[in-house]
Amino acid sequence: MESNQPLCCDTTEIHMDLVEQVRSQLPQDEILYDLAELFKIFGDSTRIKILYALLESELCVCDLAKLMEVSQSAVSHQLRVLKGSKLVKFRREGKVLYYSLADDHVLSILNQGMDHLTE
Amino acid sequence: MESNQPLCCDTTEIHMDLVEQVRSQLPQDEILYDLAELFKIFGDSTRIKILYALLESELCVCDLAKLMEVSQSAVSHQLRVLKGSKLVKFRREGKVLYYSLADDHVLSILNQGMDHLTE
DNA sequence: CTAACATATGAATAACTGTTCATGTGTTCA
DNA sequence: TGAACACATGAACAGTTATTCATATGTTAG
Repeated sequence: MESNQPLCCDTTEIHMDLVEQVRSQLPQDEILYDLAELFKIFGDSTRIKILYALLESELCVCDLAKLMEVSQSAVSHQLRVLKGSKLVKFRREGKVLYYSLADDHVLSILNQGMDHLTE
Repeated sequence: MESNQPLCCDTTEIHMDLVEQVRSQLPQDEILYDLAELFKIFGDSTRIKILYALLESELCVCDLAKLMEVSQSAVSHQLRVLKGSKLVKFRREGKVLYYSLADDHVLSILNQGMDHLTE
């Protein structure tokens, strides 16, 4: 039994040159990490719904809360995340904060995702 | 003190008509949920890295493990997820499974994300 | 058939994430 | 100045997720 545990491809080193070549083409780890962080934002249905709503119109926090039937606090927490990634912006009018999409990359990203689903 | 806790916009109902109109434009909840699930896949740096690697070349599991310096098991688990979302496919050659991207939506989605980061 | 090996997978654990609850902040109006 | 309100935020809790470890599966060579 005495397993000397061949971790993976220990003997053959199947495609070591290819591995090196591909490695040299990869974006830096930090960039990949940031990219994952960005997609993580889209990976929550509450946030997706907020984004789709803002695609239609600028809305205030309580509009969003009503629209989505979740608490004001939950919406506010998520808007904070979206703000942090520069996906939404807001303007103040008295007590009310009106949120809107920061740019139209949001739409592009959402559309690409939809394309993959509906084919 | 006796808070009757005005949940949110209780009195004014600021933009109730607008809320209804926006609601009617939103995709179905189930679609939004599926879309979030898809983006969740992209929201992990291990999986992002796998996808970028496969963008360069078809690779076997242990190539990927070496390339990314993670365990074979971790790669295998993630490939399972990617397979489940039809983002990668594979072909068998003897004992070795070669993975590749399922289609070029993957590239489109990654590129849109990159665009948002690098502007 | 059996040993070797590439890969898959189930269980367990640690880290992370989203919501709720309670409360704080900033603005308006009287 | 103080009450009312829209919104933000910190702490806590529950649910989710990625990795590791151990082991199982499926294929090849002898």
